[in-house]
Amino acid sequence: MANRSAVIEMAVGAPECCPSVLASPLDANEASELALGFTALADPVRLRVLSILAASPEGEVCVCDFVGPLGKSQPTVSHHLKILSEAGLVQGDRRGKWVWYSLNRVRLAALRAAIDT
Amino acid sequence: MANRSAVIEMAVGAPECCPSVLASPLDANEASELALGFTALADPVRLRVLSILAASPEGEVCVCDFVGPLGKSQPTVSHHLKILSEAGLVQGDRRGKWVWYSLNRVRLAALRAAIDT
DNA sequence: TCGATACATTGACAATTGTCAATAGGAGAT
DNA sequence: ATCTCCTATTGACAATTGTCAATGTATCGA
Repeated sequence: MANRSAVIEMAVGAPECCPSVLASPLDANEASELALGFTALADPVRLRVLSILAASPEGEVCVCDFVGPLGKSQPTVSHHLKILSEAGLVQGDRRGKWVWYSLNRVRLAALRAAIDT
Repeated sequence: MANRSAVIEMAVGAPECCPSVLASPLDANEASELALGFTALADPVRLRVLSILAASPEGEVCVCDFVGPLGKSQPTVSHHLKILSEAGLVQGDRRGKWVWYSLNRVRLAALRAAIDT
């Protein structure tokens, strides 16, 4: 478990990395951990959050700028950002009144690697 | 939308395939479609099903051989296989009394491509 | 200090989900 | 036909989830 979190930060190119669905049969713990990541991706609003972040030239977007495009209330947006944040897929940075969120591409790559052949 | 499908064609190999989270902001429909795929991955039992299939030398496993390793009831296993099947990630083939399930690696690759950088 | 702005949290609700027991459907074997 | 085995469906239940209104918290400006 400790070695795994270290690995997740090393990301993509590292061998012996994170649990992979296709390498060998997963045990229940590995599967549960992986499922947490995919659960974060399993919602249209959150996928749109990620896509907006990815398409942002500056690489970061403040919460208020999600609300309009997503067509959801501010609390709902905040809720989804929290879920993504807890899944390690985004991180928020407070600057004054605003909180700027950015994408964690390493974490995303780790999930991608988990379903790689 | 047209440019996006071009990108996906490169990634997956099929034309007019699937939306990508990271190419440009997803609209609500594209996001919902993608979320269906990730929802299928967002469960530990289903991830283990996929991993068992991937690790199987023959490339296929009959339902009865999932029940023991997964530690779930037969109806529960059947339920998860149905969800995976409807998501296009596996397919079942009936032969006599048994139904053999196999992995759809193309579909899995499409989901992987959707979160590719 | 006061008010305004940006974001997070709480509470409530309907909707969905994972699970199993019971049952149904399908296919060989006797 | 009947029995047995394998798989799918149904029904019921607790648990989780997505959503918003209301409220709380934090920061900046006047």
